[in-house]
Amino acid sequence: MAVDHPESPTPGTVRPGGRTARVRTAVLRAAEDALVEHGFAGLDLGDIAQRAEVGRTTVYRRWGSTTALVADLLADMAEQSLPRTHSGSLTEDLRANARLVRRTLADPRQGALFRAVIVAANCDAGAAEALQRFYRVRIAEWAPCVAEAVERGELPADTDPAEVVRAVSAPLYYRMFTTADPLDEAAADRAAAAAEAAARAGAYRR
Amino acid sequence: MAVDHPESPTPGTVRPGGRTARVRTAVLRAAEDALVEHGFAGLDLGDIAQRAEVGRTTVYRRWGSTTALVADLLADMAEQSLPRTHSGSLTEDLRANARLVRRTLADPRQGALFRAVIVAANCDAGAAEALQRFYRVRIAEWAPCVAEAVERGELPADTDPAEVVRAVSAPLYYRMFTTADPLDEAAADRAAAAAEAAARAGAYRR
DNA sequence: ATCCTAACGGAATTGGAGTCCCGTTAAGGG
DNA sequence: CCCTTAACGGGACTCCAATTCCGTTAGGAT
Repeated sequence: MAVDHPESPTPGTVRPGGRTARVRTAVLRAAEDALVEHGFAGLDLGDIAQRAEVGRTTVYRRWGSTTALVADLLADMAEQSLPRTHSGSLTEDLRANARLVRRTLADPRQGALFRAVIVAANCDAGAAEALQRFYRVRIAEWAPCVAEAVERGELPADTDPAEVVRAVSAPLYYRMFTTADPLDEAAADRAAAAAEAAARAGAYRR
Repeated sequence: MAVDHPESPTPGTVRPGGRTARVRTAVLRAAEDALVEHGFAGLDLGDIAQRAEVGRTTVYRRWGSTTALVADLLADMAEQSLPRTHSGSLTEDLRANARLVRRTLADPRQGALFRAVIVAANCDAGAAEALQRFYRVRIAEWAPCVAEAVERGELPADTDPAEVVRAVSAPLYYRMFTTADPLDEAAADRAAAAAEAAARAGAYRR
């Protein structure tokens, strides 16, 4: 008897053995599916628990809220970053990045997931921080393409590589949020060309 | 007695007199306040009814859901479109537009409102359509700046004016959603300069 | 191999958002 | 000015997600 178990600091951190890890991945997968199907607003922790074949209580205990669960999912997603291209041409690399982003957002599953995750980030500070971390990782992966172009003398010396990479994604996200137009490859190529032209003109100098 | 009142088609459309109009504006104001304070996720129709000093039933009857209420709010916001500038210079007009967008998103109240409204659009088809309409109005207001620049020969003849205006806003929205950095005036000016450079280079030709 | 306890799971409880009922108020036409 | 009825309002009810309780299972240390 002694003391009545006063809750461990954070469940899953003290004994992260087989079962605990199994539960975490099962729940994250289930959360992903649920987000894709119902979006963030329609998220129900009980439903996720069922999909993961895990007790409702477990989900509530380990994550507590839908936003905390999404934040954890984002941390997980950040670890699976896609490798950048190394074409040696700024034009090609930016276009490859734009097309990758376009494909991701246009894909029914991934697109829905990204929308849901961005919505979650706007509902909770923890999820927002996780989302920022995610994009920092993504941008850092591709920034070297631009940095190398700067070294080759293709772009002004004080060009901010991260800003150029963000400039490629920005119009695609903006389009997804504010219009109903499909995100086609032409839009991706336009985004890449625009970012490159602006960079060459020195619009992204620090 | 005769028939038992079988619900009017849409409340507020048959007798849009003083009281009905008063209720609508009071509820829309209250919804705006609630969105700014709690965001879309924390929206409660009961709370809005109290703020508006209106019966809960009225809000549920006339709007039914939080997303429908936000859609109506967006329709209301679209009517108060801000007039564009007429400086005669593409550079100046784009910068003025960028600064206006920046000021709107950086303002604690307006910024929170825009985030909330975009979140709502990602949770409901009706709200999404209302949001698209809103941006169509906004873009159409500023597109003539670019169209005039095309006529003056400053930009390629087949430049898509709306696309250029969207290119100004896109980086500002992207930054708001994916980073924690403050939206300063330098970011606005950079967005305007980048859009202009890309447009001059012909990146936005149809 | 055994024990201790972190972590899990089923079931009952609760709390509040959304709905319904029915009486009241005030547009708007005559 | 009066009448009809669209629209509003308070309060009771329903239903389901969030929480709590307590017994069970299994990681991992000795």
